[in-house]
Amino acid sequence: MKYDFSAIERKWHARWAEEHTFITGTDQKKPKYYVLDMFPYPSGSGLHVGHLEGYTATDIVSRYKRCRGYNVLHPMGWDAFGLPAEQFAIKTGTHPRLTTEINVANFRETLKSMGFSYDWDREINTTDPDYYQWTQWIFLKLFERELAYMSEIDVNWCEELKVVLANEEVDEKLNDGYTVIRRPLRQWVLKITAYAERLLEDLEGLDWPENVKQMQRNWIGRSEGVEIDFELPCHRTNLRVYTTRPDTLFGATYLVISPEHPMAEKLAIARQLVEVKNYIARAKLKTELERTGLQKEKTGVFTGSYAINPANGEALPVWISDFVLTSYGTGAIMSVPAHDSRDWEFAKKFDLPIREVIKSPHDVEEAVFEGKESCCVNSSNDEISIDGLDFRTAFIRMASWLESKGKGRRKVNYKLRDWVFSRQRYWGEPIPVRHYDDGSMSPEPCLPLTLPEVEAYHPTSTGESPLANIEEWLYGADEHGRFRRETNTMPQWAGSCWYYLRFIDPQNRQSLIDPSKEHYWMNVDLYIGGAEHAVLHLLYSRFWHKVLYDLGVVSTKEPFQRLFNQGMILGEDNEKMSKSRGNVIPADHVLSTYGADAVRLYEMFLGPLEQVKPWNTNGIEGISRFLGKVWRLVWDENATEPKTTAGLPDEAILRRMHKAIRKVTEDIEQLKFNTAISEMMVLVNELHKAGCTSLVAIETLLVMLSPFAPHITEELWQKLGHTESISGVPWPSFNPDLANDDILTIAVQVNGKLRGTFMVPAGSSKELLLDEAKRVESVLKFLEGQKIIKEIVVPGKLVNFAVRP
RNA sequence: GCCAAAGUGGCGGAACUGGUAGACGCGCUGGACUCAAAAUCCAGUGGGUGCAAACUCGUGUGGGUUCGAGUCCCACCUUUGGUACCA
Repeated sequence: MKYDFSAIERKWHARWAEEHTFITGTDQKKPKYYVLDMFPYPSGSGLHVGHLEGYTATDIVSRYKRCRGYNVLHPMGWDAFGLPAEQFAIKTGTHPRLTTEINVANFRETLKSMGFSYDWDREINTTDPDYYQWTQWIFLKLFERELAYMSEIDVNWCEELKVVLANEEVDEKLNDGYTVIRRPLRQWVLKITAYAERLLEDLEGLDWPENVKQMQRNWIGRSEGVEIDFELPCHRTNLRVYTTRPDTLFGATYLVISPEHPMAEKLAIARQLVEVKNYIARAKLKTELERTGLQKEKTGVFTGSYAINPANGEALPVWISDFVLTSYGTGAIMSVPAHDSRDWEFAKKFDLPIREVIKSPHDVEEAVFEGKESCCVNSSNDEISIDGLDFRTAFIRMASWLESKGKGRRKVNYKLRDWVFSRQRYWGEPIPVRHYDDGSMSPEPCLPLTLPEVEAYHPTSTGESPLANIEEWLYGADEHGRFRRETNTMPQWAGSCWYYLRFIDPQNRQSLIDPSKEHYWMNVDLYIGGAEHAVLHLLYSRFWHKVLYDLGVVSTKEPFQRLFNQGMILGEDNEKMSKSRGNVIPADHVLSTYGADAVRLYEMFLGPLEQVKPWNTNGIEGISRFLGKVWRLVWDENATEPKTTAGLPDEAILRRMHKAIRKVTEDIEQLKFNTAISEMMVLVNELHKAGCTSLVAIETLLVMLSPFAPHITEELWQKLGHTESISGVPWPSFNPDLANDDILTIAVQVNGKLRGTFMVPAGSSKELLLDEAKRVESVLKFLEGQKIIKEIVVPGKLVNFAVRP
């Protein structure tokens, strides 16, 4: 019988669908395992082999866990709101819903041909009103708790596209030749900063890659410092700065405020006013990117005013510079050029004094010294001295002194900023809020508030979304009076913030999720996706989850217990796959040529899951050969009956088999699929070499292989006389006595160089090993005429003689 | 610039807590089967010297620790990812 993968795969896809083989178990007495993929945006270009990597990995884990007796939740859905469908609509007039439907159908088909064991009954789509009703519901909860508010904020405004861009999009658009300016716009903002501390703290208990945790910590950017008031004698007010280095206060030689600081113009003395106004105007024109990233040389302007250093009474000049960020701290800093590289650079450029207050190994006029390890110097006044103190002590002493004088207070700051949540687009969840003539707002009483049909998908010239053009949808009246609906929609992040919850209870009409189901299934036990979501998606999701936790909707503090980032698959040219490079390997193509089992195995065999690695279509041949060999373990070329025989294989094969069970089991648990496959290849090679037809050996192999290559194993399993699906068969266990070698090869080294080997039974004594080692012929000549000065014996491994003439 | 990860045959990669470097696969070479091919099977395949046995070098570079280093330490080089003055 020949191995015809396409017939076999078609047959089993139909069978699995018919019999609902992968329907999620609901018996709550069984242990559960929730395996989640980062669900895709269904793009028009379809799936390529890179997309399938993570999905294959989760599918293997799902199938494995089912064999181990777990109820497995393994769902799939679509993050289908988003810009590409909208831009396509602008160009062609095709409704984004239609585009989305077509793309989803295409994606679903590809995923099904891979044989992924998703529970398709739980499929969700973020653009489905039944789904986004609850996205809106969560928004209203945020609104009620004042975690969603409106604010006039500077946004990245793209003139040509008439849209606001996210910071991470700015670069991309600039590269595409668009112009981006900063412009204030009334926006919805989510108060993620209220959760900064919890988002930081709760990272500790998560089983995530350390680098992702670190990135989140950096993004949140907690810092402990002091706010210090510098008196402005001519203005009868104070200038408040934030610093994490109060220990260097005596070294402050000037202050700098940002161009947007409310005092910026007021501080300018008559002689400086023109220059200051010019500087502020120029700063406005720059985008955030120009002000920060690309800027090499520091710029600034002196206001002409002075502020009093509370520590020593010195009058310090106040400067304006755009390297000081408005949105962080107080928008004003004290400059200590001796011990901060930015301040040092600025001081050198504008010839401002530099004063050493931390004992430095070199002249601070020549180079900055930022170390915190040495002690304070030149830092005392009549009331306080911190000379000789280390950073911590000086920090505390200075902070308390300032507090006692009413000149400062300790303060924790975060880099994290509130999340701009509105988009001026059509294809997103409408924000369900009504605005009244008097400026008040109220939530939409009825959810979902669905997207109306529109004539044109272009944003309005004012920057409002296309929804602003639909008068009959826009206006209405209720008991509060006349209202205008909110025309902003939510960003694409919204739907993906909580989708993992809806999979648990996708059809629920009464509530977002049923508490007992939530209790059973949460947390997500394994979440696999690309590293590009390390910060934003995962942080936003965690934020919403914590809000839901506070609302009592979920019972866990964190959504994703174990996170794993798969590495990207590059094109055959070792470059990132992209249309423009023409190196994209479409999934459908390799699927039809080699079949799902081969593609699945090859995706995993390519290398470690977390690693970036190039695709090589030639390599898949080896996998095809392997599958052919597996097939021929059961069938001879023209046979009509399997050639398997009852009974155990001989001992050597049995040992090999138990070794393989152990290795494959351990490797799957650690997501080391490449070495698991390699181990099964070794086993198959051995079975062939030994001409083994033992049913026990072959069936064990099939079960181990079934999570990786479900179709061929189902088929062979059935042909061996089983009526039930292989996907429900218990996972084999190994016997440690058989998995360990009984005869070991011991290496013999002389001065660390391998000079021979010998074989001994496992568990042989050190003495025996030493004796044997000295009798190995190839070793003797290296010992001859030498004095053995040391004998090292590692039981079960090697013997090493250190010798000298 | 800073932070993180990684550098192993022609290629993808393997190597448990320091203990026989190169598993497994691709590719390549030779052979068997065949009229021929495909498929399959067998043997070989890091470099160098050698008919061979064998010896020797070898895990980015240079040092170090150790009986022994791909693995640990120091310095440097390269690549990839992240980040952009957060006071």
